[in-house]
Amino acid sequence: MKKTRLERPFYSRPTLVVARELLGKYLIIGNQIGQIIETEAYLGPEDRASHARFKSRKRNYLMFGQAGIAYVYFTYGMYHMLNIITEKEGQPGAVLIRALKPIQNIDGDTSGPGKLTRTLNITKLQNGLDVTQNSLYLEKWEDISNAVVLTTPRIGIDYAGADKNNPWRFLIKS
DNA sequence: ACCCCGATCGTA
DNA sequence: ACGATCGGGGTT
Repeated sequence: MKKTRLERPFYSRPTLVVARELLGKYLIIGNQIGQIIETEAYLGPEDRASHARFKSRKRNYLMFGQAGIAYVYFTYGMYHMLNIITEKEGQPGAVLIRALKPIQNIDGDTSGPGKLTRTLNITKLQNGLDVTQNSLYLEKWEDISNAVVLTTPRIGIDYAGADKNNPWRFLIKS
């Protein structure tokens, strides 16, 4: 299949659509490649689990900006989380990359959101990076059929009230 | 200055 | 299911 970098129009769509369609895509960092096998959608201010429920501040301001930008934040005192911003500019949203299947030059565990950033050395240095213009980017690959996609509630957001039940986690069945 | 929380992870 | 862990955001 032809390799094609995902461009801004791909990301400038509703967050749930982007989260679903990122399944199966290749995440590329230099010579390292991993296939995205798990994502979560974080929506706008109405989503009580999303960082967009807060006013735009130092940590979360990227969520309110242009799509196709990497949003990397630090949590639990030890983990970085990799997200890609979605939606039209001014409308907040992001997709959390939660797990990768190693494809090339990946030496380490990429089976969780904290583990994959650790393995790939993704830190706040990549926060704000435009993935349509950089050596960290995503590539079109095989399409994943609905038959092998599983949706569940999101992980680690028990504080989010009714929003904790929304089935906004997407996985490829293995 | 201080307090408290967390988009996790490893172990059980 | 639960505890470890600790940076940093929000507030004082």
